[in-house]
Amino acid sequence: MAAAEKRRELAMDALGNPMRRRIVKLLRAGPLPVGSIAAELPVSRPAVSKHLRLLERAELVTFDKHGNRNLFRLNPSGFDAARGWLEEFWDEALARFARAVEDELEGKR
Amino acid sequence: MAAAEKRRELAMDALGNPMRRRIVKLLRAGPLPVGSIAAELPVSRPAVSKHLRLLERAELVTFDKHGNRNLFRLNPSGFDAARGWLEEFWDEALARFARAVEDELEGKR
DNA sequence: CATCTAGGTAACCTCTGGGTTACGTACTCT
DNA sequence: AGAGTACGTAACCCAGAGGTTACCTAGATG
Repeated sequence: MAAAEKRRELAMDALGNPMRRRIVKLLRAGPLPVGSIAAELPVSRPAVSKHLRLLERAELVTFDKHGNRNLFRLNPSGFDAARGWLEEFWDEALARFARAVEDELEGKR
Repeated sequence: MAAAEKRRELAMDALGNPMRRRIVKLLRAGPLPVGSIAAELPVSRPAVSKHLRLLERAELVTFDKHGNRNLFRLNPSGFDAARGWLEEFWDEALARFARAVEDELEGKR
């Protein structure tokens, strides 16, 4: 199904940005409110906010309102998607390579 | 060592672009000259050429001159790097999560 | 209630990444 | 040798990504 493919592309796109990678790295330690994330980074809070929305769409993070704050945490779903892209990609590459080798032998037989 | 980290960042950056992902997907089928790649894509040959240079720096592809043509093929090194990023990332996240759970139990004991 | 804190969003700016065309060069082929 | 092919690179263009400041609302707090 194409939906899975879409999610993988989204995840890869989202992770293809250094600042967003820094954000998710920060979140490894546990859930964080937006402000704390921004405090660790050389960009303003609104910038972080934007990145977080994007990461959310890519299902790489989730958040829940905790009183005043929005607590963001990692969402395994998106990382599975990213890993899925790489693995499917590589499996396919190896399969075709194997087939090529076989065709090669076939030709020489 | 920081060099490995650098390579991973490079690979993730390079794969964070739809057109470059399409290029490497094409290369799964086997080595291809620049022109053939461009023929499959909705962009000009010079554009593809640029992407290929970037992919090469990220060690995602290699090429060798074959007479007139430049034959590009996938380079496992870069893909290992990308996978490395994801895996290290996730392992670390899980480890910290486990530790957090333990601390939690510790506190309740 | 008044104030302070946390954070989303809009409006805006800047710059660079991804694209193009034009051109030069090296190799191939007849 | 001369025409044709494959490619890299330079010069240029421009939309959009990533950043900022300003403002508003919703909870917390005294």
